[in-house]
Amino acid sequence: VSIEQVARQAGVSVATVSRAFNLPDKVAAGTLARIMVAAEQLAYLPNTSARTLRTQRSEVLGVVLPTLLNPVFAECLDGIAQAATAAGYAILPLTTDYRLEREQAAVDKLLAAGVDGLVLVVSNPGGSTALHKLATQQVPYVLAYNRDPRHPCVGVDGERAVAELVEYLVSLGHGRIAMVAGELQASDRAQQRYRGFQRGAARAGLAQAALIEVPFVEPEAAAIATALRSRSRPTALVCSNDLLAIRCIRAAHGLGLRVPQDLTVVGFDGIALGRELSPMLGTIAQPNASIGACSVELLARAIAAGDVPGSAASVTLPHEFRPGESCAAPAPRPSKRKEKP
Amino acid sequence: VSIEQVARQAGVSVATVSRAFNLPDKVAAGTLARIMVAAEQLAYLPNTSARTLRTQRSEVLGVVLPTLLNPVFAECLDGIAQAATAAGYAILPLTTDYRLEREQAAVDKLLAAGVDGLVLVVSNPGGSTALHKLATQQVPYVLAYNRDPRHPCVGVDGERAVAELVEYLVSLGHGRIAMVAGELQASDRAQQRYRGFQRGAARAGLAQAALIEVPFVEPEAAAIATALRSRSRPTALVCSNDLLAIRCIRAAHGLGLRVPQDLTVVGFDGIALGRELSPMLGTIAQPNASIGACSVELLARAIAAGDVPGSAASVTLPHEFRPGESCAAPAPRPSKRKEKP
DNA sequence: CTGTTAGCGCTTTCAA
DNA sequence: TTGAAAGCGCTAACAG
Repeated sequence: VSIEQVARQAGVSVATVSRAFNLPDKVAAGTLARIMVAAEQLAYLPNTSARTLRTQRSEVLGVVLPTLLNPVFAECLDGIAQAATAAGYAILPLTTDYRLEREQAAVDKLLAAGVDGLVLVVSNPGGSTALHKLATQQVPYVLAYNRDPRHPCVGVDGERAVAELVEYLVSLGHGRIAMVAGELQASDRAQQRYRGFQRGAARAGLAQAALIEVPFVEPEAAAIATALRSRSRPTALVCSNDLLAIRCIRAAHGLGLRVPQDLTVVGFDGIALGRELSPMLGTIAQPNASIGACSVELLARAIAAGDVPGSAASVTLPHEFRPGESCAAPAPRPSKRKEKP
Repeated sequence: VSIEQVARQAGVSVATVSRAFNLPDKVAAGTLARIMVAAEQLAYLPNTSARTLRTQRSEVLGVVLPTLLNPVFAECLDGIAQAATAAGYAILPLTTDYRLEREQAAVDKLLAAGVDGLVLVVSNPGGSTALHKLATQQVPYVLAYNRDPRHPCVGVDGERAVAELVEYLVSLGHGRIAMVAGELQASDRAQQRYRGFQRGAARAGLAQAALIEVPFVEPEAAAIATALRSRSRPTALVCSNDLLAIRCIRAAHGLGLRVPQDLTVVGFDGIALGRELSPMLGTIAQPNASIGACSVELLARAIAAGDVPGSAASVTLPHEFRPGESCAAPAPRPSKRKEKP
C-alpha cells in the first residue's frame, strides 16, 4: 500500500500525506487527522527505498564486525543499536568472520545500500583497502576496538592495560608468566596486547615471558596443555581475550591444576558471562557497549555537522582490571632442597 | 556514482549497463568488458534502493530476535546469515529485548524496508498481533524456536526433551529435582520446557518437583541460593536455559556445594561456550545454527515458489542431551540413623 | 545486441 | 494550507 492510496482515501494529494508524516505541523489539524485515520486503516508504511532514493539519505548506519559468536562484539553491537536508535538511525550489521575479503565485500554492500556512515571493527586498519576506499570517498566512518593514528578510533589502551597487568602479576610474586593469544596476524588488538605484554615483562625484569599462540579453530587447546605440563610451567597466563581465558581454565582443570591456587588466568574483554563463572573470570574489562555507543555518537555528530570524523576525533575509553577469582598470588612451591645458606 | 555515469564512460546506454550486471550473457563480450572497466574506474556500486524500488524485491530477509546477548540467538543468527547468503539473500536483523511493542515495531520497520520475508523469534506466537498482521498480509515468515500449530515453526521438541531428562535424572537416583526458569510469561519456550518438567516428574512419580522462578535481570540469583540452602534442597536443577544453568553453578559453588557431586545442574540450549566450562555444562543441546538455517531455507523455498510457508511446513529438529560434567548420580547421603531392617 | 522510455514510491520546490 | 510535477537510480518491456 502506497502513499497514493492513502492520499485518495483521505481525499488529499500525495504531497500532503508526505507532509503529514514528515512535517506534521505544516498540515491543518483536521487534514492531518483524516490522513492518519486513512493510513491506519490501510496499514500504510512509508516505503524506505523510495524515501532513501529520493532524499539520498537512508538514516542507516552500517556496522562491520568480525563475528557475533564472540560476546564482545555482541555486547558492542548492543551498545551500537542503543545509541543508533537514540540518534535516529537504524543499523545494518554485517559480519566478516575475520576474513579480509569479506571486510571489503561488507563495505561495498553497505555503500550500495546507501548507509549514511559506518562503524567497523577490522582486522588491521593499516593494510585495509576497504578503509582506504572509505577515506578516499569521504564516507563517514569510525573504527571500534582498532587503534591507528590515521583513522578515527574508539577503544581502550590495550597495550598499557596489559603492561600494567604484567607488572601487577609480578608484584604478586609471579615469576613465570605466559601470554596466550590467537593468531596474532588476525588482529591488531592481539598485537597490541602482546606488545603490552612484552613491555610489562621488560619493565618488571621478568625473565620468563613466553608467547603461546593458539590456532583459532582448534578445539583442544593442545598448545596450552603442553605449556602447562612443562616442569617450568607458567604460574600465570595472560590471555588475549576472555574466550581464550575460559579455555585455559578448562585446560588447567583437565590437568589437575587449580585456578587460581596453582595457576592464575586473566583474560581481556570483560564479557558479561565472565562474572557468572566460578571462578569468576579475572579480566581487563573494556566497556563494550560504550565503545559501540561512543562510536555511533561520534559518527552521528560528524554526519550532522556535514563532514567526516577525522583521526583527531579518536577516543580512548577507560578500561578496568577486574581480578575476579581466577587471579591470585602464586602458592609458594614446596622446595625440593634446602634454601641456600 | 550512478549507472548513467558508467554508461557515459563506457559509451553505451544505461540499459546496457544494467544488463551487463544482471544478464551478462545478453551483452556482447567487448561491450561487457568496456562496461566493467568503466564501472571499476568509477567504483560504481548499483544502488540498492533504486533496484528494490523498481523490482519490488529486496533480496533481503528480515530477522527478529529477542537479543544477541544470549549466545543462543547469536548462534542462530549465524546460521541464518550463512543460509541466507547461500540462498542469495542479505539479512536485516533487529532485536526486541523481549518487549512485545518492539516486536511489532521491528516487523513494521522490516516491512517498510521491503524485506521479502522474515524469520522471527517471538515471545508468544499466540497473542502476537505482529504475527497476525503478517499472516493477514500474506507476507512470508517462519518462526524459529517458537512452536505453535497455527504458524510455520522450526525448533526442537523442548517439552519431550525436558520430560525425558527428568525421567533420566530420576533413574539416576535423584529424588528432589527443581526447575529453574526465568519469568515463564516471557516466552513460550520456557513454558514448554516447564510443561515437560511437570510431565516428566509426574511420569516418574517424583514427589518433589518445584519451580524456581528467577527474575530476569536480577544479578544475584537470590531465589536459587535460597532454594539451595534449604535442608531439603534439590539434588538436581533443571534449568530453562544455559545462562541460568551457569548462574546456578556459580550459586552452588558460592554455597560450598560441588557440582556434580553435591548438585546436578543441567541447562537447555547447547551454547558453544558450555563445552569450554569446567565442569562442562550438561545441557539439552539444540542445533542453533541449523534452526536458523532451516528457517531460512523454508522461507526461501516458499518465496521462490511464490507463496507463503504454511503451518504444515513446520519442522522439528532433533535435540541432543549432553551430560557434560555437571550431571551425575546423587552421592549417597550419609544417613543419620541406621537403615531399616 | 542495444537504445528508448515508463515508471517503482517518495520528497520537495514552486505556485496557487 | 495544499497541489502539481520533477526526478532520485534502476529495470524491463518494447522497438529497432
